[in-house]
Amino acid sequence: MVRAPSPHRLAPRKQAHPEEQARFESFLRTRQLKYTGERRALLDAVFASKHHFDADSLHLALRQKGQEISRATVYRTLDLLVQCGLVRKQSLGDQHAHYEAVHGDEHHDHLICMNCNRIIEFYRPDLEAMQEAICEEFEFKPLHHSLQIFGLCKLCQAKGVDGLELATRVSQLHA
Amino acid sequence: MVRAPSPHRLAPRKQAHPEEQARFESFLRTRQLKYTGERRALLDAVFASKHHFDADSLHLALRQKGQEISRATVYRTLDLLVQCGLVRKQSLGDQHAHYEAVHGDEHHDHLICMNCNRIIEFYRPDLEAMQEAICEEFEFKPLHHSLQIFGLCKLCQAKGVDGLELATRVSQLHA
DNA sequence: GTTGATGCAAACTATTTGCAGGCAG
DNA sequence: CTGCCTGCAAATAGTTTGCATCAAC
Repeated sequence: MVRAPSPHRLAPRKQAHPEEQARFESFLRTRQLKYTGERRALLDAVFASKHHFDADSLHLALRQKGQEISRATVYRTLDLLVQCGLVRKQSLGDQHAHYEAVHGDEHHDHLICMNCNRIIEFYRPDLEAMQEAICEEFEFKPLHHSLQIFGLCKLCQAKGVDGLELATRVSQLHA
Repeated sequence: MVRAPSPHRLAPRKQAHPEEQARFESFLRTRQLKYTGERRALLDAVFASKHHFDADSLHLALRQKGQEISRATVYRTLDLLVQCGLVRKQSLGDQHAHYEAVHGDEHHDHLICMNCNRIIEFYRPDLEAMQEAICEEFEFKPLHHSLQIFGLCKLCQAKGVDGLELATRVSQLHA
């Protein structure tokens, strides 16, 4: 099934994600947990995927790479990765959780197209600052936040998708 | 149980929520749906509750008022109210949906205390404006949005609740 | 009278958990 | 070896749905 890898090419960082792996290992060690093959595979798969994913598609992706890992373990490991701060868990209007790998300290919010389901990520320091200001005003100590804007992306507007038609679905959103 | 109402005082809008009721009725009529006793009771209960609630507590509240309405009907009717725009459905970090009555066109965002679960609502036009600006930049047509800031409220900070202790739970958030 | 609504229980989806055997440290 | 880990299947939680009966128009 798999083409034999060219032995001539330099192995481009064979160790999939060394930094994340190190962080996960140390996280596990401090809790006397074990770095098993399944956990390694999960970590790799998570950091291989560029954007949002859900538990099921991750499970499927692993299976397609020949990694047989049970759903239960997928959930359990995702949980560890979340606790460890390597993964973020979010609700994006669906009835199931979405996850995304955290690269560095980067944070972003989402524009979600209600027609094609495309998710556009953005980060605006001034928006973050304004949120900080609001929290100060309420003497509220923020630890985390989540902003999602639902609507129509440029392409879907061009396609002439009817905003009103979607208006009904807007209110149905579970977010 | 109920004190006899003073007959001298002007009946302060006896019809629980006339505007909302009218809107719901017309919504139903245009779809050839029926305005049943259950739907009326649900509508009343929803607009009686000041803030956020979930399907189950609504069901319970009705039951305690002597209204026996099945869970299925609660869900079905909430759905109608949402479609009709009288109720908003949201995910506030829990695994179940939250709902809130929509009063007029008012919109607000949430500060959610991770210790006592208190929900503080706020509305900031400048924040909304900034979001609009971001959407324009991406040529994205916003139809709806949701901002939740998780953290510690003033009181819980004073109580000396440990932010770090919560840091773990932060990442667990399903939002 | 029609047609849609309700309650019940069963079905479903996403996720969690108990347990017996397996593997990392 | 010891204790954590895994897969499995059963358990949960929240929500949805099929169906026979009932009520609104």
